[in-house]
Amino acid sequence: MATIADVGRRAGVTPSVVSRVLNGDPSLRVRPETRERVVAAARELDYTPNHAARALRQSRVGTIGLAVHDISNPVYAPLIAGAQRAASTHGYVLVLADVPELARDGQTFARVVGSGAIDGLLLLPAGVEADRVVEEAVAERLPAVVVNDRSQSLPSIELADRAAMSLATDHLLDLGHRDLAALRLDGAGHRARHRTEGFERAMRGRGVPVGDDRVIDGGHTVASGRAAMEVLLSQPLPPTGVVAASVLAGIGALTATRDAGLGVPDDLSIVGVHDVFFAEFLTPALTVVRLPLGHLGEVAVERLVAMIDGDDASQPHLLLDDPAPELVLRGSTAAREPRPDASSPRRRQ
Amino acid sequence: MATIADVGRRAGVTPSVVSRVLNGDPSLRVRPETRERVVAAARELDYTPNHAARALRQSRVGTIGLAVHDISNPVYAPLIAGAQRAASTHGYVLVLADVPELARDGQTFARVVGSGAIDGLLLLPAGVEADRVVEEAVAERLPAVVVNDRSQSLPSIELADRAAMSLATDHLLDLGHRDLAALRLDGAGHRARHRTEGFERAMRGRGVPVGDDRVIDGGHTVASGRAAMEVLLSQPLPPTGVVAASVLAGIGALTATRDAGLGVPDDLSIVGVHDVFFAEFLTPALTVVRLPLGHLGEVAVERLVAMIDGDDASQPHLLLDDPAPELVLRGSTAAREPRPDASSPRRRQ
DNA sequence: CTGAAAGCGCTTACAG
DNA sequence: CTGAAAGCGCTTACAG
Repeated sequence: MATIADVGRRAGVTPSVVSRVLNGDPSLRVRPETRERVVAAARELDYTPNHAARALRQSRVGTIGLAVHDISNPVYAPLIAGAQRAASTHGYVLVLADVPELARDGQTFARVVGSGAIDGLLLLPAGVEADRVVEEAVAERLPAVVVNDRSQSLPSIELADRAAMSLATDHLLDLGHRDLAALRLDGAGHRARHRTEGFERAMRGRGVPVGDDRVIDGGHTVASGRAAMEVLLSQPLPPTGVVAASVLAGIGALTATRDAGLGVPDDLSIVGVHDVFFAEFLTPALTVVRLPLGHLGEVAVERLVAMIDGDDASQPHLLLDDPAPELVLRGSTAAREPRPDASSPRRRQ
Repeated sequence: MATIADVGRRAGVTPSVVSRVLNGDPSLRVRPETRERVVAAARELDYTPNHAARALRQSRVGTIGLAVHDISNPVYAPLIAGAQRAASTHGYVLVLADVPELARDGQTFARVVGSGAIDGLLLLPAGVEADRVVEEAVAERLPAVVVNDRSQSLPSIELADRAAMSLATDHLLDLGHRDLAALRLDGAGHRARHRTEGFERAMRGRGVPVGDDRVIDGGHTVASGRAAMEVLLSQPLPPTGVVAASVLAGIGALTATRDAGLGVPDDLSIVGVHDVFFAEFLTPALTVVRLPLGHLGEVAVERLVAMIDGDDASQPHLLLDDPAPELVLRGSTAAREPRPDASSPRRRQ
């Protein structure tokens, strides 16, 4: 690989001049033809600045870490894509890290956080202990932003979780359902709590009572959603509608209902929060409330980049409520008592 | 952040000794108590070696690039997870890069490949032009391995694509189907070709003729699979079984068939290659042939690490056929003429 | 056996 | 206005 010295030799100038020309130093006054010679020499030698040397000199590496619990969780794919896009725009590269692994192995963690290998960290918490470990270890040592939840110790950006859950609940209430259950998110995060509050608020808003045994833990996977739905179906009088705080749990609820020999949406309506690309390929396709995950990823990166650049995080917590949660009508929800007219949405499109 | 000089000062030794103690230099003979003082000082100061400095000195950064076309493609999630696991084991960190972006923006590409920002690159081709651009740019400049396909210019590792497709085809033949169609992968890669060959070979093996219009491009998405299936269904005499080289296309075929008012598997059996975690939640759940994608990710990283360490790639092309392709029986395939006995698999579990 | 010194490739404050 | 020189933090061949 060609170095800056090689370029300088070829162009007949010192390395300083090469560096300044190539980096567009405005305080440099140099003859146009010299400038051209430098640029030409760099091109001819296929010169690329050495990443490590530049990082060492500038104390900035150009990478942003993204700490997630499960890379393959399809729900967060749009968020990761959005973060990637914004990072690229700002000249950063995204590095994926595994939260459980970070929390387990202090060695790895120190290398990531303390070594200057990344300029900042985006953390997607899941409401578990490992998140706290990572949050505390990171605080004061590295620019960091908690994404998709609220944090005590770090700046954070959350989505309109209450509004989303309320929208989903209102949808079922609008369809005439009164006997509703909610599948709560697991974990101890704000996100989990806000989603549940959104359900309760919507119910209260219509003066519909919520039974104690009608808000149960549905987890955030298909399997946990199945299990939760089986509990609801074993109740003396099962609900006629279910609001799932996790779209994956909602899918589990759908398959459990079907396996129990009941019809969706004929016997039970189901709506989930967050869209996932295969929700529309289920039978019936799952009605969901969509939240701007891609936008969240972009905003989070922009905020982190501002922090890296030294712009203070004046606003510690941000609620990203624009664009607003959006109801995506598919086949899993229908009016409680089907009417002869076609106004109730039974099938997508 | 504490530097090696800080640690040396505190322990009363020179930076050289600190470096050697901390890196376990076997050629260093030093009194045990000195060694302990150094270790203690490092711990007290919370010393972490600076990543950039070490990288500059050793010409090795500890990162492996993974170039994919679509991070959110759920089919490759296990591969990425496997690569991540192996990278972590070998002290490397995985950086995701976007092939289309790499190919489009020469600037970005130079920075990634020529700057020493990564020690090696894993490339997952999709059989499109962008792959060739990246492959050529990378050759001779960086240790690189092509994963899940064969390459002319780079070492590569492929899965048993022919065997997988043959297994899927044999499954339908075993069920009594004779009138089969194949949904080909798009793109010009070996993978696409080998899958199609696997279909043709299995058919030939049983002496079953393949109609010219029965091998059509099914692409690698749900949408393209739907479109391809609609073409097959519009044929005068549609097939009774479909082998989809892409599991996503298979899912598209399933929804298209259902939407056309036909029953799966009653009117048409469908089997796909590769599993994807929601294939079992479809109605009916999709029968697939599973290939060891996680293992592929691990093996690819191990091979790349060996190349980075200077071990020559003696074996340019590797066919990873262990463990062998495995048929996962679900509900989308059934005997052509349902018999009264229960031996034909109609429903999962 | 141990420490001083060079050097990885870059940027930039400073002297000429 | 331009160039020489220092220094980012580390590792390691080399002299003592």
